Amino acid sequence: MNKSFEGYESSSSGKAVPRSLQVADQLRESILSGGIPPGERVNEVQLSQRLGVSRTPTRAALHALAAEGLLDYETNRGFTVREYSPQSVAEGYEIRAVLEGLACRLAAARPPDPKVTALFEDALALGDDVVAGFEGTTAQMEAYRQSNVLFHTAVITAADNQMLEDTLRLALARPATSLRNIVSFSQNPVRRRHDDHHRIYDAIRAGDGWRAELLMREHVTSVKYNELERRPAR
Amino acid sequence: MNKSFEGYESSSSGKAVPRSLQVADQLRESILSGGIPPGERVNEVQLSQRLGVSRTPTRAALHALAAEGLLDYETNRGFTVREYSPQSVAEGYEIRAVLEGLACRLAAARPPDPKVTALFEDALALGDDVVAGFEGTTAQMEAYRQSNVLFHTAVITAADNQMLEDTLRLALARPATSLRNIVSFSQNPVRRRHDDHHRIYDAIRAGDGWRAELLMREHVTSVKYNELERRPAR
DNA sequence: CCAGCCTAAAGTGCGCACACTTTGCGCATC
DNA sequence: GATGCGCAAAGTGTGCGCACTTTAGGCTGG
Repeated sequence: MNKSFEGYESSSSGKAVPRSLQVADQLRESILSGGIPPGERVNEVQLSQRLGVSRTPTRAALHALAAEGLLDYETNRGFTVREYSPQSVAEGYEIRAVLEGLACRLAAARPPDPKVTALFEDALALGDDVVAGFEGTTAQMEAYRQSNVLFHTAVITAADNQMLEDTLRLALARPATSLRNIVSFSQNPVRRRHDDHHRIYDAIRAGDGWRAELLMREHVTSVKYNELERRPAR
Repeated sequence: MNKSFEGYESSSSGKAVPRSLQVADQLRESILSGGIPPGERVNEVQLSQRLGVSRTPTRAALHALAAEGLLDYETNRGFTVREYSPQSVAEGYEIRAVLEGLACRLAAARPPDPKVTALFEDALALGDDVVAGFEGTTAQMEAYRQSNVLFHTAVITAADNQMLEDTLRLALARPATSLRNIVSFSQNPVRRRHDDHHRIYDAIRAGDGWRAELLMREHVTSVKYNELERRPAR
C-alpha cells in the first residue's frame, strides 16, 4: 500500500508501479480535489478507458478506495463517491484533533530519536523562514503549506505506531480534512499556527505529553472553526 | 463446483452477495481470529482454490483488506498478513480510547433520539441481567460480550457521524483490539465495566460531553492495562 | 566447499470474454 | 395521459490465459 501521507508515488523510483496503484492514486486525487463530485457513480468501463487501462486494475483500485471509505459500494450497482455532510467535515477535524493529540502524547513518551528530531527541526526551520517575511505570496503560501505537512508528518513519525499511522492516514484522506488544506493565509493566523508548532515540539521534547496533547487538540480544533467560518453553510 | 453447494439464497435480503465480499469476510475472519499467522504470505491461487472461487474476486478482496490495513502489499510479491507488535496492540487501545471518547462527547451534544435511546437501554438491560446473577458460565460470558458490543455500537450510532464510524470500524477491526475481545471475566471487573457503561450513558443523556468523554477514555484504557497484564511480554 | 550464475517453476499483473443484473425507453393497455 | 410491461442496452461479476517478475534450486567455476 502507498505509505505516504501526501505522497506522490513517483514512477522514477525504478520500481514498476502497478497500474492498480496508479489508478487508485489518480482516483483518490480526483476525489479529494473535488474533480469527481460526491454522489456521482463511478463507471468502471469509462474510468478504465479514460486512464488507458483495462477493467482489472481499475476494479482493484475501486475496491481499495471503497475500503478506505472514499467510495460507497453496492452489489451489482458499482461504486459512488461518498458524500460527507458539512457537519461531517467539521467532525473530521475533531477526529484529527484527538488522534494527532494522541500522537503527540505518545511522541512525548518516547526517548528522543535523532532522525525524528531532524524531521521536526527541518519542518520548523522552514516555517521560521516563511513566517519571518510573510507577505502572502503564492510561493510563501506553498512553502507554509509544505512546512505544515512536514510538521504534522513528523508528529506521526515520532509517535512511531503503525496502527495510529494507518488510522490517521484514513482520517486525513478526506475531502477538506487534508493536511494540505490550509484555511487561512492571513499573517496572524499563520504566525499563530507556526507558534503552536513550536510549542508542541517543545512539549514533546520536554516529555510533557499532557501539554503536547492539549496543544495539538486546540491547534487542530482551531482550524475547524476557521473552516466553518469560511464556508458557513455550503 | 461453481454454484454447487450454495444452499441459502442469502436468507435475510434475497440479494446475491458477490464472491469478492464473501472472500473478504472470510479472510478478515481468518486473520482476526489468528487462523492465518501474522507475517504469512497470502497466496492468491491457493486462497482461491481453498475458497472455491477464481482469482478475480480474491484479488478484489485482498486489495480491500490491504486498504483496511489488515494486509501489507508489495508490488509483484503479493500480500502478507500485517504484524502488530504488542506495543502496537496496546496503542490500539489508546486509539479506541480517544475515538470512543470523542464519540461520547459528540453523542452528548446531540438531541436525544428515541431509536438511539432504545439501543442504549437494550444494551444496558442485557448487561443488567447478566451482572445480576453472574457466575462466569459460558452462556453468561457470551451474553456479556454481546451486551458490550451492543453498548459500544450504540455509542457510535449515537455520535451519528459517518467519518467517525469509518475510522472506528477500522480501529476496531484489528486482532486483539476488537470489541469482542473481553479480557477479564471475573466478577468484579465485569461489574465495574458494566457500571462504567451506566455512568457513560447517564453522562450522555445529561448532555455532559466532558464527563462522558473522560469516562469512556478511562473505560477503554483500563482494558488496555488488563490486556497488558494478561499477556506480559510475548 | 563456497559463491555466483542460470534456469525453471511459482506467483503476480492484467487484458479479455461471457454470464448475470440493473437501467432506461418505447409501446401497449387502461 | 398515466401506468405498467418487456426488451434491449449498459454495467457489473467472475473465470481464464498469457506476459512479466520473483524465487528457489542446481550447476559450474574458483
